[in-house]
Amino acid sequence: MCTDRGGWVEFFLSTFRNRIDAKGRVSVPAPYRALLTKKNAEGGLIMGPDISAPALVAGGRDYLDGINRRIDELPDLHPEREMLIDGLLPFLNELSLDQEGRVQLGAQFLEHAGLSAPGEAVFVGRRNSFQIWEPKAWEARAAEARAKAAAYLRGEGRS
Amino acid sequence: MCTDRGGWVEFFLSTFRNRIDAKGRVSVPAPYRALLTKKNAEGGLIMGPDISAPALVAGGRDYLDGINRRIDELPDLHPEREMLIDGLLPFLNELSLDQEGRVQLGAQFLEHAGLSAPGEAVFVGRRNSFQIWEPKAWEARAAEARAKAAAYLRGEGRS
DNA sequence: TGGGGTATTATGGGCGTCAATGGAATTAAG
DNA sequence: CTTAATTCCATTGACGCCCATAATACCCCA
Repeated sequence: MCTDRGGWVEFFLSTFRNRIDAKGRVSVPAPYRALLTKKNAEGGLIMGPDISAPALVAGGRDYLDGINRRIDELPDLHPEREMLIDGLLPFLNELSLDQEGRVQLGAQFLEHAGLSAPGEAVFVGRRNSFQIWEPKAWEARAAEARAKAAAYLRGEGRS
Repeated sequence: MCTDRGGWVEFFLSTFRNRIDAKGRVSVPAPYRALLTKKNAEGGLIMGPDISAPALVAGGRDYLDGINRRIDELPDLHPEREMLIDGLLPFLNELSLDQEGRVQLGAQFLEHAGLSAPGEAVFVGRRNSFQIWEPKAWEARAAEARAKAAAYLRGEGRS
């Protein structure tokens, strides 16, 4: 594999399984860290629960901008705008890595993703963001996604 | 490598649960304080009851501008404009923190948000403002907001 | 091509700092 | 003079920082 750091470090790819220690800390896979520092320089990193899956999402400024764009489609003080804000922003945290490259997962995050400390977590690369899953939950999700993606690419419609 | 602590916090995010002492004082979460001093330099800080929720709102000049934008949609002397002004502006106070970074919540504010002293309060980050909620009330609001936000983002529920 | 050496990563635990909180002291007000 | 409000100080407890170790991957050289 290409040892040249900075080659494929353009997207979050592959999956990694790491250990969560008793304090709720997990090492972010080294390949992701390089990309994270790059994204951090572009305006910070955030992390939050995935709104439609039992997983956590981490991304850079581009991820946050996507959320802000949806909010700004609606006028100030509009009920739906307030709903979007309340449903998303309060659950986002600034993502900060300790000196060893670990994230600290709070109780709320652990619960949302069905994770436990101590325990294990799977990092899933998703291009310009990555997710953190409970291993078994990811296994199920991965199997489903692979099957459906294959069917879609064969030209079959979705259900 | 670590994400420069206290640095990029450009928005109010996350939630924090703090204690209200017998005198009605609450510590503003440290991450918010940094942002508040920055916003204070840009034109002052305000705080008041939320008009559409049992909570308190605090924000900087940009938050006030959002309200002003909404008011300015209506022509001068228009009855609804007057109504908006009277319903929002008279209840706003200047937000001031004591030396330890605490706000003093008066009886009116406590009552409006259903808070008690001593007791507990939840700080809710909402981008360029934050709210203060009674814990149980926020829990309910959060659950509703998350469900509706998820539905909205799936493309449902455009009203 | 295999083996040993080296560097980087992953993991665990202990220590220190700062934030959060409670109470006392000082000032202002009635 | 009494009462209330604001400022100041002290304690606590959590979180982030730093170390030390273990495991892995990588590289160089025989």
